Amino acid sequence: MLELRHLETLIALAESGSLAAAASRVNLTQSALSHQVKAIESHYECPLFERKSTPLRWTPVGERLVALAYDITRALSDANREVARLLDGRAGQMRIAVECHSCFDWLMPSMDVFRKNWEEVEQDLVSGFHPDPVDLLNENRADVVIVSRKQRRRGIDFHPLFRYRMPAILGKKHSLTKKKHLTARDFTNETLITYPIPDERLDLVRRVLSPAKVFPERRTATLTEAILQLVASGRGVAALPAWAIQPYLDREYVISRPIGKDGLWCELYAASTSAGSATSYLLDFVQTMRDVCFRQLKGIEVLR
Amino acid sequence: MLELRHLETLIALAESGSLAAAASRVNLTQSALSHQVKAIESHYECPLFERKSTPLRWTPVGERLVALAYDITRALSDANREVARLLDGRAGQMRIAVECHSCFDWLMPSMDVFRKNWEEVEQDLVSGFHPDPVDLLNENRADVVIVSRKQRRRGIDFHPLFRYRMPAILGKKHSLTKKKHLTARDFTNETLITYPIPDERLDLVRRVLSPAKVFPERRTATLTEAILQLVASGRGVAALPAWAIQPYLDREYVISRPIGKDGLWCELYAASTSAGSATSYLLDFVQTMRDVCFRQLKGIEVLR
DNA sequence: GATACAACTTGAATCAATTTCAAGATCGAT
DNA sequence: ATCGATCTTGAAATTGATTCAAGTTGTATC
Repeated sequence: MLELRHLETLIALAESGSLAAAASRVNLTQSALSHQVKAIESHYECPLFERKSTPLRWTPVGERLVALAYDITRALSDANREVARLLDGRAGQMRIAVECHSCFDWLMPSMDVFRKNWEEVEQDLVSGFHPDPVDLLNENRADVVIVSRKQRRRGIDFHPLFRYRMPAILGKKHSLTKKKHLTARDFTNETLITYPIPDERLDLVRRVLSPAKVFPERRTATLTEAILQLVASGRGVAALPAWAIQPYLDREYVISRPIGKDGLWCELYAASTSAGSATSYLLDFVQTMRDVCFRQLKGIEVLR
Repeated sequence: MLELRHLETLIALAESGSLAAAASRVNLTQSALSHQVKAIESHYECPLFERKSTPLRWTPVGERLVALAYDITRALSDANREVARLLDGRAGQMRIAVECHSCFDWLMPSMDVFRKNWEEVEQDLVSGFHPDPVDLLNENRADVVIVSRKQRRRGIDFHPLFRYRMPAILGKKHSLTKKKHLTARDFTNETLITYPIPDERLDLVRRVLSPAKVFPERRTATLTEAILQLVASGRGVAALPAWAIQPYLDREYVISRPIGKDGLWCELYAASTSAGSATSYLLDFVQTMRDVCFRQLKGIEVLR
């Protein structure tokens, strides 16, 4: 019989386009997914999709079952939300602070979804910069903060969102484009363009350059587009989330290269007070962000 | 996490009104259901229903989850049907023959449901009496026959529908009402009123009276109502399906008594040719009959 | 055309989780 | 007060899903 886990697999498959990717998304091995798919196929006695094509090409039956999967997960999450409301009332507020500019790309759509589901919860974006945004939680000036690092702080919970690749971004004619991947030393004589935030929150600096004692020239810009423009015109290099610059890479406006042999992987967490973690709409918002991101950002991975 | 099996359990619970009854309906022990319910309740951290009341009294959360269960099973069976149509076309016919008159009670609603789901399949009721209705299948004059006995016939499949109690029916003042249950010998000096069908298809005669060499006076009537009327007016006794006469028992128009210590249990099967069993709409019709019956007939049990 | 690599498949072994079993608790009815 | 029916509970047993490790297939590269 078809089970919920099969439906989750189908969705992961539909959204990630390969067995391997879907497997990591649902925290299983490819093998497990292969078994699952085979089970479904032998239950319906027909194939679900063509294997050798990316993205997957679904058969009509496969398509119908993917649709079913979406229907059912929607019904499930609606019910869970309603139960949550039944159990702990509906009102409340949701003040969101972000540390990272490009996050707005997916934060806005997430907030839209959330607004539909929790009309009574008042939403707000806490703007401006803060030396340590997590303090906003303790000061009760925000309810959720999106941060790139899990800390050990009492009374604060960090809900994992996802991990993503942060490649170096180079102008099309930059000499470093010849290399397959970059190392800290490659940055020595470059101008590094970053957002205007403290070094300890810039993963490239904190995790790669500082440990290697490399301190390139620096320059800042507030908007992702501005950084890209500077890079494209050869006035420096940068490191940006892969998901934030995919369209520019597709158009070959700039070139990306992995930082380090395995690439630089960064993480994103939603921080809240422990009290906040007990309110169901906050947890639902975290889940909504995950859902939206996995649906619309390519190449991100689950984080625990 | 909530699983499909939990939802099936919730539906069985909602429709049967007790853990024990629901358990037999989903082919599990009460214990298993108890564990399941406890698991759901501890997941949502709230009770689903009050235990000591029949029918179960649901909490708002329980109610919402039952609604979810119906939503999801509907989505599932819609999808399964559509997949079936995708795989083996849509046209066909469905000629139904019944051996037992009272079956129309649930056969009509089942046919209504089926008609909605398979518009292209032409429905027909094969009327009239036949010495052996299963022959209608081989002669290709019917596609499904509802029968009370599983036989060993090559090329014919018997799909179990349900089992049910067949109590004896007595007039309100009949002296046998003093007994807790009746035995074959109690029928010796009675007039037995039956449908006008061969003895080997009357479970009471075949399984109870004949083995005990008891041959009471006989009388026949075609309609259930006619039989009831005769019984009520003291002109004989009968044995009828519990589900068929529930309203008359509730109104105390007649009295029922179990036949034998454990009561007489009868069975109902849908017979089809093996070829027929391969068409998806026929199997769907069988499932529809089961669903409709378990939803609307009280006191019936699963049959394998 | 050989080789390597990536993605997927397969069967056996492991491990987790659900079911059953057996005993005990609770409630109503006689 | 006792019986019977219904449900609960914890531990054992069973089921079945996942992992592991090896094999297959297809694609790219030299």
